[in-house]
Amino acid sequence: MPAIPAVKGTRDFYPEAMALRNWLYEKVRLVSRAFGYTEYEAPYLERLELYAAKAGEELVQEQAYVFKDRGGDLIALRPELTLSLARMIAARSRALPRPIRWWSFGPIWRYERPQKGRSREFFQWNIDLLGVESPEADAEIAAVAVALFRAVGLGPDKIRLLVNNRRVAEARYASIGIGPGQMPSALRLVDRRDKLSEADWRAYGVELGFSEPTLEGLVEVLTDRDAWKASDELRAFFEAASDLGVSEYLDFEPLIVRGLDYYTGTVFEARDIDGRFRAILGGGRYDNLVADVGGDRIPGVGFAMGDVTFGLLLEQAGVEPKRMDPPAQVLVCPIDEPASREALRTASRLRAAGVQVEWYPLPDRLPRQLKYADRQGIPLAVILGSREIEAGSAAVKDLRTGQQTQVPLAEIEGRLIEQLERLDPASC
RNA sequence: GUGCCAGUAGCUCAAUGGCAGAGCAUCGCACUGUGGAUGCGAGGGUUGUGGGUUCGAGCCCCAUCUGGCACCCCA
Repeated sequence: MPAIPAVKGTRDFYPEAMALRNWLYEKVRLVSRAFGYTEYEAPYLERLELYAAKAGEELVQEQAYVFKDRGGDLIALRPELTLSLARMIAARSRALPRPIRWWSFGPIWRYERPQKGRSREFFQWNIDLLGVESPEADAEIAAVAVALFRAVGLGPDKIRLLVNNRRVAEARYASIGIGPGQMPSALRLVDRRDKLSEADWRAYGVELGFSEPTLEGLVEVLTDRDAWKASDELRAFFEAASDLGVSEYLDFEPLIVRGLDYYTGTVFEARDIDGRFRAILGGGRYDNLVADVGGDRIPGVGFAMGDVTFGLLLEQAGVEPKRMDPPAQVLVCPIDEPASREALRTASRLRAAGVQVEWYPLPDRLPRQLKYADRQGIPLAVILGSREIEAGSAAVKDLRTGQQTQVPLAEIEGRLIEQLERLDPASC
């Protein structure tokens, strides 16, 4: 039978990859909880119309996996999480105590052409603070992102958080003669600034209907790295970030405007210092989103971080994930037929005592069994053969020191637990 | 959805249009009651898939799939 290929753009999580995913999940969980955020989960399936209003044309029209269910409703595999969050918050907007600090880590689907750092099924950490409308709240979210960078060992020499503010940016665009109707075009043009050559960028600007003098003015605005100082909101943001101890990771960056339509104020994204990868995370303030999906007006700020690009960055930075599912603590090794039933009984008794026990599934040559334990990283072997059965004992071997002792079967649980406690806890 | 590049063993890669190979990994043996090392050996392939050209195709041509890169967009 020919092999059936995996679905394009999906990843198989073999145990090594699963270890990395669980490790990342654990870091995300610890960081989220350190700031008082609680975990939630939204459905993987949503009605398509949830995204229609605010997520952006492309995301809905081109990138969502959409199907019609048997009742005739158009259903999407969620292409982002923030609108699900907004829907859930809106449904209980009168009941939830505020501020609302929630986080989630789960799968997202986008029908895109896969390439490095981009797959069709990926995991995303989303963390959001709702019910507070202040630069300090934005700064807390930025600090959460920095806390993760620190937790995984990425210093400010490896990754930066680039910050801008849409409201401030639009006010400056207005000051050089860009009208309200031209704002979406202006944001698109700014977004392209470092992706196009100077000539192409200007041509694109003209195509969008901007005059040469306006483009000149825009270039000036975009190169003014001190523009944040003129904004009370951005000054308050950077001051709060300083109080939160994360300034060393932050840069004001006038080019950051973000693609999603729903951002209303602060916007930011994290980039690796070399610019080798796409954005590591992206987010911002969305003060109208909950109202837009039918709830009270509840302001919010948050970001999403995908596991694919972040994993590439970790790999490139040489960060080694620690296994979250360590091997069994003990391998029970039956070496001849008379010992095989005692091996099952011993394994069972040890498990009842709370020890993680793997059993070699057939009487076999001892070297093979020890080699297997060694490769799995199992620290202790309980060896059972006819000689041990006759003596009513087992041979317990510490694979790290090579030391071996005879232990009466009647006392084996206590003696093994003692021995496991003596092992270096950091290595288990 | 557009353009470009690439696909040979589980992995990394060889092979003028002329017998499909190596290293690593896996498994076995040396070693049937003591692991990591060493040595020897074995298994593993419709050369991504389907057509075409040719006496003969891993190699040339077309299509398709998958991956990578640039667009697009974005995590």
